[in-house]
Amino acid sequence: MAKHQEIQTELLRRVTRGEWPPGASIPHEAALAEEFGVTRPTIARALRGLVDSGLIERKRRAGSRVALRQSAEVVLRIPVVRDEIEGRGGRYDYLLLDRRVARPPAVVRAALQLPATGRALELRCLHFEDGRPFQLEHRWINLGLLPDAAGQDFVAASANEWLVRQVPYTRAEHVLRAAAATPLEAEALQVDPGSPVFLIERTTWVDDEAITHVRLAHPAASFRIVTRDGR
Amino acid sequence: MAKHQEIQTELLRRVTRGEWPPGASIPHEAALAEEFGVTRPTIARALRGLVDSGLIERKRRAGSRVALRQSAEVVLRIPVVRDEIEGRGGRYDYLLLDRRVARPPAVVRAALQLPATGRALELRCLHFEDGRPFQLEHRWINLGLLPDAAGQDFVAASANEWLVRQVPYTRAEHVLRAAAATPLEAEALQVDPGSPVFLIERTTWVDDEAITHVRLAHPAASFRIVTRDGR
DNA sequence: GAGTGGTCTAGACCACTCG
DNA sequence: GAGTGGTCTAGACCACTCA
Repeated sequence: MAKHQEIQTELLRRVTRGEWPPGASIPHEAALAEEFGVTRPTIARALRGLVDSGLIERKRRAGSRVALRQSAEVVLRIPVVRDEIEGRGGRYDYLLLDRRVARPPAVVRAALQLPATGRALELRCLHFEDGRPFQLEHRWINLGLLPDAAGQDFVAASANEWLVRQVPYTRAEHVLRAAAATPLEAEALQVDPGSPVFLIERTTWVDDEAITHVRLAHPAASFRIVTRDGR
Repeated sequence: MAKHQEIQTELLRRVTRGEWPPGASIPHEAALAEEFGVTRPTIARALRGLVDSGLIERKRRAGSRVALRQSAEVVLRIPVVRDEIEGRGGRYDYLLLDRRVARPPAVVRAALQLPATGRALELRCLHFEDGRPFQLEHRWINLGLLPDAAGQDFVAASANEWLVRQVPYTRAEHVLRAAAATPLEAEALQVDPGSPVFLIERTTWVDDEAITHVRLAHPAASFRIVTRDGR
């Protein structure tokens, strides 16, 4: 094992064993370098991983401390519906419900940064797992950025699969929330109106131009997101 | 900005803009070092972040390639309720509802890795924003690992604030989902029974021992999670 | 065998921030 | 002002793996 890795493991052990409790300051780099018989950059590298994972906080002049961790940043996989379903051995089906060019509602217009009179390509489609509705997708595509989208019928392949081949996005924003199913969602997802759904709203941009905004609704009973583990 | 960071950003741009498409091989370290006018360790550091995030794959002798499977991972912050509320200028209040030692249900017992007869400290408390219920917390604390918890009353300070001073966690798992409010949740949160709630279930460990399992329920109407920027 | 990545050293300069 | 972390260089050796 690499030295920096061995040192990181040992430092982690000292923290988890309570040798360095939360809030305690730990020796500075020079002292650790001497203790472990390595140079300072090697110690810095060992500490970097602990800082990135939020276990240790460092400040110039003030030194390094074991963090009092109230919260942490966690990494989530926002699943691609087809991969998710096929990944657990399910049968995936796709159905285009609706496709037209229209004026998006204000919320979507803002997300896509369209003018008040702007129009966009609106798509609704359903994704099935083993024949049961799994996800209702309601998407708006910015035709100003992707005029070719108007020529696609999106019957055989979903918009997402087409989009990823057209433009790599440079930025994405996700909003996760719960809501009561709208009548339209309830019908499509075959759940009772007002029953809970899990919503993922994603907007993607290339540089500062919005490509698409999509609302993904899942029946609450059959959907959850689990964090990938920190290490 | 640090050189390695600038270089990483530029390399990321080349990948996301399609200059280096998935599967393409990218110049080796020595070539990049010459191009950017830095030494090889600096290039290595810039690439390390891209490798860690799964964007690039590297093999000795074979060189570096843009990964074929682009993982759609996003980073988000699981907020700390008090920070979140006070951060947007709201008034935060806290109320302990219930506190006892009990046998947890099977789901929690599994999360805490307790034997069938195991007991744990059970807490229920409410967090308010401007006097309105914002989050219902239902927590189980592993007394085997934290016997001192039995001596805390958790009236003035929430369990979370006490816990972070006791032991730093080394691993956490979060499950995010939507559900219909249980009668108990509906009453505490002052919403209609069956109305949607957003649930965060978190288990934290130190090494391989579970510290605590907590279920945080939010009224759907007043809660959402937004991703921190793409990278 | 040779080319590539993986790592480490020794030294250096700088930036930040606390006292 | 001084102590700490943050970073970079120049060079080196090694490990792995492909041809």
